[in-house]
Amino acid sequence: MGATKTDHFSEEQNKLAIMMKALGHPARIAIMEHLISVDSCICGDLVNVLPLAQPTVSQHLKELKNAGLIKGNIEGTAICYCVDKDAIAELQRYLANTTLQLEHKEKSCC
Amino acid sequence: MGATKTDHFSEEQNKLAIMMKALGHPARIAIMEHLISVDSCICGDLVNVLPLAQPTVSQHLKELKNAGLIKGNIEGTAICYCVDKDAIAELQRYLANTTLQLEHKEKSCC
DNA sequence: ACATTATATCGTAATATTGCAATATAGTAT
DNA sequence: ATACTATATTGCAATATTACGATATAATGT
Repeated sequence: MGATKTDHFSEEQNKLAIMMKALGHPARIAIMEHLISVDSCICGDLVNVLPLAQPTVSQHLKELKNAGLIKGNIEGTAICYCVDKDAIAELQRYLANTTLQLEHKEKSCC
Repeated sequence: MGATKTDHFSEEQNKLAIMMKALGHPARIAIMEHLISVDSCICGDLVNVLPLAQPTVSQHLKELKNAGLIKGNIEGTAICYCVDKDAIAELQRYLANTTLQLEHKEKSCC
């Protein structure tokens, strides 16, 4: 026990959960926000921006990348990380659809 | 170590991360989807719907409630859980805004 | 009062995450 | 070749999460 029973859920549910989980940490929210706010996406300054040590930032970046939320390219000496628009769009669509479904609901007891 | 450094991030970043984290598990995605799809929100059937034992489901519900994503009312013998529309709307707005920001971005190297 | 039903809590084992120091890797510059 | 800079990986300690059996709680029905 302790391991998530991913095989019991749909592929879509697992994929969504993976993306949500990746965003489920304030440092990773901050990373995403910084990647978006900076117009370019050369991101060597992330370590200076965040209150975390370099290996920790690197690890968070890896997790965001594994979840498909960011992409990384080698760009000469530095590495270029940037947000994967499609992944964010997918999350956004899901939540927009959820919101719609909720608006159409009548009976609500809480 | 091991504990998230919440005090180093903004309140909004922490709040978002808490909600995202709550959705970062396929069982909790499934719970939300079920709560939304069922027109009423008396939810004694959740245990039958999910491939998890009753205490586990109860624990997931508690986490969703702690994150502010669902509300629970005692409804006679059963307990009525339902989605907190405002919380979902908040998440949705955040992602919609993020998507907008991404659309306006020109330079993208990945 | 007693059984039944529905949900919550406790305790605990297995596993995962978080954070960082130390070290490795890879590219650039001298 | 050597030093420098930027990022990744390793190893490890502290903490958190996941899952569930056992048990508790609380309301209903008989």
